[in-house]
Amino acid sequence: MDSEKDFLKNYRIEDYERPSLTTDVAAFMIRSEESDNYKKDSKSRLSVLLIKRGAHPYKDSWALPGGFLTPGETVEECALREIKEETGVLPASLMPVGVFSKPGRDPRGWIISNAFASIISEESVKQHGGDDAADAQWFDIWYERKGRSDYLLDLSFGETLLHAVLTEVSGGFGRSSFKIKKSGGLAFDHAAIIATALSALREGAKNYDTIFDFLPDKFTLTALQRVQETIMNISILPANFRRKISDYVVETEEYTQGAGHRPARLYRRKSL
Amino acid sequence: MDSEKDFLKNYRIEDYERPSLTTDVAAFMIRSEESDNYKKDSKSRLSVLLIKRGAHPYKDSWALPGGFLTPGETVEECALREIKEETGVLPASLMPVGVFSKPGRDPRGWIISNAFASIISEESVKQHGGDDAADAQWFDIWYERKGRSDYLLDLSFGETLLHAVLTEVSGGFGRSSFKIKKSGGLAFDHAAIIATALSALREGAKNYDTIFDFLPDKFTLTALQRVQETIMNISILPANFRRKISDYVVETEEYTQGAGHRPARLYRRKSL
DNA sequence: CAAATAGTGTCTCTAAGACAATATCAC
DNA sequence: GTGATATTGTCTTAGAGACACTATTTG
Repeated sequence: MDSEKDFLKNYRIEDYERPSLTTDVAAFMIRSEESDNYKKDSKSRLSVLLIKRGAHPYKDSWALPGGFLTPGETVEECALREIKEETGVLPASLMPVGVFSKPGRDPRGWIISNAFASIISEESVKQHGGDDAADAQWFDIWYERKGRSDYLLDLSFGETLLHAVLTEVSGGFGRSSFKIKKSGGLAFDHAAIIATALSALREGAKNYDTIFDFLPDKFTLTALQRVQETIMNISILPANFRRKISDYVVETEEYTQGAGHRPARLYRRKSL
Repeated sequence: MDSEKDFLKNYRIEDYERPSLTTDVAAFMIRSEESDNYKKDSKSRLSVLLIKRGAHPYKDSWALPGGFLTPGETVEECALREIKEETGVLPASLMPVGVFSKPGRDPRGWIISNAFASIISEESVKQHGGDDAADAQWFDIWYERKGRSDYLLDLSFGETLLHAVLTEVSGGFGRSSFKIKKSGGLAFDHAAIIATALSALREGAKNYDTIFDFLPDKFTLTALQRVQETIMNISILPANFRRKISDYVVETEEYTQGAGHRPARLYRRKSL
């Protein structure tokens, strides 16, 4: 008849084999390109943060920021820490994307990764100075359905082009996972992680859950619409977007200035 | 100048501290209660599988089935294995629910759990004989929103009643996580896992992703409607449900028999 | 004024919900 | 026939998409 106290005293956790645990984070940002015409608004591109690996394995390939879980922290804290280290910015939101545990996914051994998606506003990244380290870069995303269940994922940064092809495998449940058919220049199974994170991002954008974090506190409805359009890769009529989004925002009394056209009212996200 | 091969040869994974990794699975089933009237259909209740813990810690509390990840398997395989061991049935679907890694969640030490939700049909469970072990039981679920962000979770099996209160904490993203305010009779943080799994289940039921797995291959539309109503805890008009579901099912030429009323056509899930 | 974005009004079409009516079985 | 579920038809209403129009700024 042993008490719980006695049990725990004699319990040796080392008796079980344990894997190493990492987190990988797909940090998304929407980047606005410069315009040639002073009157025209800039175009937007969805981008994801990648790190050029300086060490084996996958040396010189690009990988998602991530690292080993340290004792005393949650996986969420670990994920936020990694993003902070690379960008100087603490992301507004963090979403679990899935577990990646297929044996052999990491040549170093039994390493399991919990993946997250996070969103960072371009403004906050700029404030912290464009991280001059050449090994951390924002890659523009081109993500496209190709055929019945295949997806194309193209990531580009300057001359660097990463290309992956993935097949969607229905998990039986709503959520789907991806199998890598081809992955050029991307380390580990990170192409699948990015594809899964993108699916989650789009899913969240459907009900406007994930779009606000791309923008600063106060924003114009047009900017918000651009975010939605960029993520979903669609085009929306302004009148319709404004009608639908009106339940989720509150007006401020501030306006944009000096844009070469009519000023736009600034809005805030409506709390709850 | 070392090659990747050399690097891996010298790499010692043991240099890093590692947690133990478990999976916990919330297996859902819809149970039909016996009716008094031969003409009336039976009522349905959503239920979840719990195991009475025979060992410390949380001895004599009820817990989700789960266990330690073993080398060479994925967390999904581990989750399926656990359910199979307890029910004899391989679940039709498995959905990742989240990672639970808060320090102190398991008194045995640094133990991190990847949680899953799965769905089992009542028919398949019955075929494998009502698992006579008294330590594994299906608990009826009563899940209700209470106030702004609190939820009540009541689990009952015969005389045994487990009661938990949880607070929803928005993860900033679409998905939400739960903080346990009170948890009576449930081991570890399993009340939060069940609540998260229930949210995922309901989310998946919205677009009919998760409802088919509760039923056998061929089913009546009324049975399918009962599943939807039971999960969402709502009531739907048959005419409207049939109109919406028609895109997701295909008719067979078979009908139910001897039910005391008009026979119902059997349907199958439409592939893709 | 020209060019560009900001913002509003309204028409149409579709989908969801409510409700009514009919069909068919076991007893 | 009675009581139950099965199944179809249609009216009404809310919401999404399309489109036309007005407003306001900078150069």
